[in-house]
Amino acid sequence: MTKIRTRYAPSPTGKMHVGNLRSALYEFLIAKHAGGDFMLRIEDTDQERFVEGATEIIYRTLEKAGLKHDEGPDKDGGYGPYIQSERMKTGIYMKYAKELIDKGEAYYCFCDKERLAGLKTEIVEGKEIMVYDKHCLSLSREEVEEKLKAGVPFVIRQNNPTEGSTTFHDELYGDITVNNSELDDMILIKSDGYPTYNFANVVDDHTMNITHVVRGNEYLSSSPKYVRLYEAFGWEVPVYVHLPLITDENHKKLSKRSGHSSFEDLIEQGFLTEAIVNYIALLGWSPEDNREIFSLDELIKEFDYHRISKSPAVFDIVKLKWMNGEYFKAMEEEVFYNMAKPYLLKALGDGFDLRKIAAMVKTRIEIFPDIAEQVDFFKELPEYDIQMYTHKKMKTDAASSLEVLKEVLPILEEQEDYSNDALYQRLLAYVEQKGCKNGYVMWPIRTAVSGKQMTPAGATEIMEILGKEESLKRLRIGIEKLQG
RNA sequence: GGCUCCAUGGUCAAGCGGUUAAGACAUCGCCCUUUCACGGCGGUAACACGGGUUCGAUUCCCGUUGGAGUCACCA
Repeated sequence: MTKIRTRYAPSPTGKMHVGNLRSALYEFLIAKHAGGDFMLRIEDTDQERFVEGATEIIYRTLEKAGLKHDEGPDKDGGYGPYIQSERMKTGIYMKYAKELIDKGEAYYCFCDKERLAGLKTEIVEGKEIMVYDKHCLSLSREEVEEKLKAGVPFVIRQNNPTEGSTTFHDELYGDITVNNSELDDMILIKSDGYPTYNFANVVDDHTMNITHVVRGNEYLSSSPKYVRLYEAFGWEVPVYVHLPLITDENHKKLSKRSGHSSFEDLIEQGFLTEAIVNYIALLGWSPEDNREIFSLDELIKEFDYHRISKSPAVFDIVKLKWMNGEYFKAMEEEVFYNMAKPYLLKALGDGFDLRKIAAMVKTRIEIFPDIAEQVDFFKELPEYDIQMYTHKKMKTDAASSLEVLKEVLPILEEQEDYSNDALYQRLLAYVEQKGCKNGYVMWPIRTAVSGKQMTPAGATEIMEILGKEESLKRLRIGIEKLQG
């Protein structure tokens, strides 16, 4: 059995949104699951849309996600070049296009924009629909030669039949048949000499020995035209795997302007790479069991592409957040601390035991930026309303809180050891002596010391972090507030 | 609009002729608790509709409806 070879073939036009990333992931997984090779090919045939630095983003993203390619522009595997603009210099596309012309499967077209614009067009939902009329197909050999000599700009178009039908097989969607009359004569070589994506793709996939063409569902309806190209050349048609689309919450295909959808943006929003990869792997694919948390290696092991689903999936950032939180919980303390440190520093500055605070916050956040509002009170006691001292379940209110705080203040003034344990034991003794519920005394202390409705830690843990001086200060402020 | 694809809860999804139709997120309730969160337990919530085929359809076929994709010298 031949070794599986898949490829990720992005065009360097900007950031990678999660749809692109997932295609790359699946292409990688399909190859790796079968012990095959995964390669990277840059499709930069559109000079107009080329974005400076976009290629670097692609490298960086793939590397960060762990999708190591076996071959690519930076890693020659004998099938190079791996950048289409460079491949073009070898004359490969023109050579194959001419071969098609010789076979009558393609032809020169000299129609200018004006003539094309005059072709019967109808406007549907703001889009112009135009079918080329094969006008230049009728040109005689001499006429073509003449125009070529005269330097008239030209394109090369595929010559598709108008009758009969074309069928191709997709691993997920099965056999798909279209009437040839639906196939327009798409352009293979543009007037600037560059191949179109459609043509370069076929030529490159074949010459680079790609066995499995894995790509987004948006190519499903144009695939018959690709297949005709393979057949015209007499090449073996690759295995096709069209992936279901990832959509936004309105069930529309994800696009780059969709805001939160680029990988880089998600990282910036405080998501972990592993969680993103894990989550998108599950958008359109599911394992045999109910497992949801997968490392990349585990995915490689489990990924059977026959279990990819056919219907589109909504990108649900809420579930991604949940998964991100799961990754935080499973993380080593030290690893988490190092990653959270910049966020803690930003929120608190120096002078706190960041390690302890990181541990408090670890199970309570979903994304890194959640940290700020969890810990801000350490730095500065916020303005708060004494309403906060009232808590039905703790059976506390302003009056009871004032009483507790006043009684507890001298105890805490005497207390030397401000470690969580010592503090807690001491307070517990007070609770026992008073014969009330823990919360009855803890609630007012926690409130006074944090000024917040909810905190990532209990009263004594907070005091430990704050230290004796600051804790007492805040307790006194609480008493003052309560006294009006 | 033509063509193509898709159709299980709000979302991701299992299911591949006979099930009380899994599980996860979200949501709601209870428990735990030094507040919140975590964790534990439980609840609400789905096979789009109509015809067939079959002893029996969520599952197979056809149609309807709905949704999406695509129709560029963009990829």
